[in-house]
Amino acid sequence: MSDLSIGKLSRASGVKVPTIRYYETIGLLAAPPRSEGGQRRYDKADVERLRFIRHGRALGFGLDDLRALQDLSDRPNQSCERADAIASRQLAEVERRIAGLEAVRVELARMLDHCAHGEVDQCRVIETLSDHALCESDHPKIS
Amino acid sequence: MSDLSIGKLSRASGVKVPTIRYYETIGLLAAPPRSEGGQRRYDKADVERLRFIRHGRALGFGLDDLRALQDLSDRPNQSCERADAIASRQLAEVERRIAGLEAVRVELARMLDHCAHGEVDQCRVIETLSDHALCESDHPKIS
DNA sequence: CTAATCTCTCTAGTCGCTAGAGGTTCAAGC
DNA sequence: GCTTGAACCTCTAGCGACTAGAGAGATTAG
Repeated sequence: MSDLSIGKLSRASGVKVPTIRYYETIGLLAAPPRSEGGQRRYDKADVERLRFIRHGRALGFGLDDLRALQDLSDRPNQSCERADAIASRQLAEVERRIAGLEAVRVELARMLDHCAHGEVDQCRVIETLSDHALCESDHPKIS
Repeated sequence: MSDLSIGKLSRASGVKVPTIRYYETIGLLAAPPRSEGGQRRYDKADVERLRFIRHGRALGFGLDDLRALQDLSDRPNQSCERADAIASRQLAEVERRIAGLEAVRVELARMLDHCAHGEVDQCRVIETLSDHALCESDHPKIS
């Protein structure tokens, strides 16, 4: 079908050229046929595949999850239990991260709010960092 | 003063041993004196410094920011404008991330909610990933 | 046909660690 | 004082998901 260079595929999918090549090296995108001169030639199915990946990345899925989800999507007569499980895990992870960031946001805001904008030795920002006891709540590791 | 081995410093500060050595290699923590046998010997000020770093890391500051904040904290007669600016930037960044993750959370939840738990070819999870047009809103890059 | 733009491979860098190998030093118990 | 086992040392490599750049070859519009 339609013969796409890697640059056209990039523009059609929104995935950058080096990233496409990277996906090929790690086996997330199959190696396409080459032109006589050795350049990669893609078709429309590759555009779809990359859009799938891009959307999944935007939702925070890791490349391993996306590999699994793509496998599922390629063989459609299976139960979607696995897909559900992967997405649920991801949702839980996102909620965990939001909670962590929310705690961090509160502390940063409080820190800035209490700062008298004077000299460093009375700066609440530095002070708070120096002494965790000044925090109202524990905040988990950010990630 | 009190002579701490790297292991004791680690337990006192909550920062892992290899991480302490890593901080030394990148110049975030000054290289301490050594014992006759060549082992690192720390003092209580190092415990404080590492706690400062650990707390900053928990708030999502990068190591470069922490270097700058530590410099400020070491010379206390300056205006805390710089510290404020760094913390404000961090707060903005955290808010940006929360907003992004919130959009992602909504879409993941909607995706899972609409899934009929049947076969993959009707799976809303896979379907949504394949077709960004099914999303209600744009979601920015996760990070 | 030429010139500009793509594309190729390869290596190395990003961030903030973490893991492991293979060897040395320290400190506690006897 | 000696033994033993834990802790310490350096060095290299790896993680995830790319990104950047060098230097060379391919393609395409005019």
